[in-house]
Amino acid sequence: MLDAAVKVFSRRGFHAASMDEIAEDAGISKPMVYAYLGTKEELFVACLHREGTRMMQAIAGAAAPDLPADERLWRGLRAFFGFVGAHRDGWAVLYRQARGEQPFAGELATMRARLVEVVAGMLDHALRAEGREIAAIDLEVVAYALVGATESLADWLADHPDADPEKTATRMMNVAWLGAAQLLHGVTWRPPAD
Amino acid sequence: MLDAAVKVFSRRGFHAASMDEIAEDAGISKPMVYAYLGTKEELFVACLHREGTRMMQAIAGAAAPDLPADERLWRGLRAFFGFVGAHRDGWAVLYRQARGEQPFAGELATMRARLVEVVAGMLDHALRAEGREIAAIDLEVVAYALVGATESLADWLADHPDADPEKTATRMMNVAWLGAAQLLHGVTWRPPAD
DNA sequence: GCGTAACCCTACGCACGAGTAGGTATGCTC
DNA sequence: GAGCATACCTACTCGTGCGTAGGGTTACGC
Repeated sequence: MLDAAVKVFSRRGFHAASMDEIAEDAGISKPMVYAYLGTKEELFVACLHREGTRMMQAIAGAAAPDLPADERLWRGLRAFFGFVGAHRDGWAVLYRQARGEQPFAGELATMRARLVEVVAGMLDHALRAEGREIAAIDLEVVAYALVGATESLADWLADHPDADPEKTATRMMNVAWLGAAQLLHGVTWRPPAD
Repeated sequence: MLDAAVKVFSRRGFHAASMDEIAEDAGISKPMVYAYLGTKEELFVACLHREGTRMMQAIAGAAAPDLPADERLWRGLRAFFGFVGAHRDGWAVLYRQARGEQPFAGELATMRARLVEVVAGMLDHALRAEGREIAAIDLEVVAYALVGATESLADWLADHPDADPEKTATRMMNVAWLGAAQLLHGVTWRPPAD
């Protein structure tokens, strides 16, 4: 039943999706949807939660914390793109729909913040291993950029059904890790004085 | 008047925004909004177009095509983050709202594709200058990732009113250019064989 | 056979908001 | 000052869709 909701929400968006359509798609009648899952808002939150936790679990399950940073990043990315490839509708709900709708944006932002924190922690760990340190805010921003780049590629993947998730993950590593590794080695870019 | 519309759309989203509220915020009555700008949908498209072209102009004006790639990237990024910092509402409409709403997503995707193409062109140009070449699709994906990372940081900026756009642009360069420069020099990352 | 309980449906009330009809004030022409 | 045009408003219609009331059907106990 949640599957039907996710499907409809992903295609129509929260407001444009009608409970009638969701009910019809699920093969039951509207009062049943209300009986089992409450109001439209609660239904959407339920979708959000399910897809969100599924995704986080997929990533956490793949990126064991005792691996070296590049290995963790690679596995996490692979799991993430794999998830998006297999749950395109769920991803669309999370990324495209929930973002703009006021009541849910916070919910999503929290989840995203957790992800950013994990990435930032990974970078920090790797940095300390190299005997370096960066201001926490810089780390957070870099992590933010990496997460954003990844989400963007995921979106690209969602729109290209025949693309290979694994290959996309490799491409992402090429952009992300090469840059991050430079940073870890103390190489930085400075603006030209103009 | 468009300012009022952008403001309301950015806070509420397309569906939740009421024409009454937009009219009130603009200091006029609803029939006037209809007289000047047509239906709600047309109004939204008008907002989208204005903010979109403003943004593209800001970027295009800063990143002259005869500069070296890193300089172009830097100036483009600076202009972009400057724009977002100055038009947070407009950015929210473009990035958070228009994306999920079916009738407008295409419009936006086109604009985004232009941006990706510009970035990809830039990378390609720099690559040829180094005597190298990469498959077009790889270039596009890398460009996509860079644009995504930038958008993500822009979003971060929009949520942190006291953050400095220029500094954010510098941070973005650190992530993007260091990685891209590696790629340009032929360094690539390969997945471990497991 | 009749009560009853679990289950699910059709069909509705009601609120909200897009778009409009018709009226009012202000200024301009002759 | 009468006629007219422009600019704007208040107050309405009407469609849409959320949430629910009340009724039908099946299965089981007695």
